Amino acid sequence: MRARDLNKVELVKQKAMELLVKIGFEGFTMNKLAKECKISVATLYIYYKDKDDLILQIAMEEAERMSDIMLEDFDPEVSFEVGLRQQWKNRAKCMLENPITAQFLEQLRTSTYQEQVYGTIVNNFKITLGKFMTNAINRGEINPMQLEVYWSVAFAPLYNLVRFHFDGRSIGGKPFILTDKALWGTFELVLKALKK
Amino acid sequence: MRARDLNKVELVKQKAMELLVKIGFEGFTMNKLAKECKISVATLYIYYKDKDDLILQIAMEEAERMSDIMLEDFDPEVSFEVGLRQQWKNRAKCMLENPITAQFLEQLRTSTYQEQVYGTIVNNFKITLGKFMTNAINRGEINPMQLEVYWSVAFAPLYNLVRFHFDGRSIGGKPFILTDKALWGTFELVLKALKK
DNA sequence: AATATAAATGAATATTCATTCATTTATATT
DNA sequence: AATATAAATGAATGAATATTCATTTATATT
Repeated sequence: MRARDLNKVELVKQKAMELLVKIGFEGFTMNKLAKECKISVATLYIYYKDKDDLILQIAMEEAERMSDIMLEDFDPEVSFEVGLRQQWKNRAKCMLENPITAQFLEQLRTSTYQEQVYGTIVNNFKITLGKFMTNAINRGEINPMQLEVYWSVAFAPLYNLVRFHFDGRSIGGKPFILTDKALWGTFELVLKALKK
Repeated sequence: MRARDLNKVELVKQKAMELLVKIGFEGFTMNKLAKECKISVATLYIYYKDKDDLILQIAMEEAERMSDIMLEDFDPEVSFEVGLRQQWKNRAKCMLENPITAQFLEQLRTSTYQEQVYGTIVNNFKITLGKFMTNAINRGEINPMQLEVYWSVAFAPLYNLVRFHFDGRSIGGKPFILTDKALWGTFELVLKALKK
């Protein structure tokens, strides 16, 4: 029995995400992916049933991996400020250390694959974060508000900074680099918005 | 001379955006678009040079139209709070009244078309907003910070709420509707974050 | 070392898709 | 009303693209 080459499987996954981020869904094909990996297209069909399956499986695995990283060292029982700071730390680290995956998952959000990925995997993630927020409200650390409002104020600025960082191109002319100073400066603003 | 049917041209534009939002770049084809419009594919090639041209032209027109709406009644010389409030009003109205266009333009952001659209059209928009922010800093209404930080805190929460609204699916189980209460409640939080 | 088994492949195949073409149709101008 | 002109069309055409297949290759097990 010949064993499947796990390095090759991993290569396919990496190159698939890279290619999708680089040329978008509108340009992505199985043949291009095979060429990029320097393997036969047929091999892709040993690993995956078809193109949809390839994209979906990779998306699921990566979404799960990323949400695990984002929950590392996170305890929904800690104080609001400590917990939120930990979340910013985890999420920034996670996205900056996994730029391709982060951009790939971002891209999925406006595709037909979104539903299946976000519907299943990200649930545990949502539950933990929901508990954290409910705690903060019950303890009177923040004012009661809808989860969506909270989420939008607490995290959207972070995701947006990361996007600026990846895009390179920014509002002014010069490329934007997300420094620790900018990241934690923004965090303080967000904290000010949410704390009573 | 037979005149071009302008209703048909408009129909093509609408259906193109609808279809792209519905089935993503990965599923969008010229034949599907023609069928959706109940016209011949060949007609599409009278209006547009090719598929890329179709997507790009529609994107450019809509991006310009939307950014005009967002600058209506906006004066970069007014106070920070008044100006920011006006921006939230304009942008929320614009996106909620043009849901398809808003989602279509959002989708472009992670495609290869992004660069051309955002590079050219949105410039005037950026200049006006840049001036507004510089004014606010010079007057001492907000602390000096990078444009990207400012933008991320000032607007990312709004865009995120709108996205929740469009997605229907939210963090909890029940669909999220962006009410005036949620919108302006969030605005107050953002204001608190940015004001000295 | 021989065997069996699945991996991996290069070259098809079949399908989908973008684009074109030969005609027909509508209408503005005369 | 006749003419000219571009719009609009249905049916191709050819190029991409997804997927399969007949072989070959590597390796775990015997």
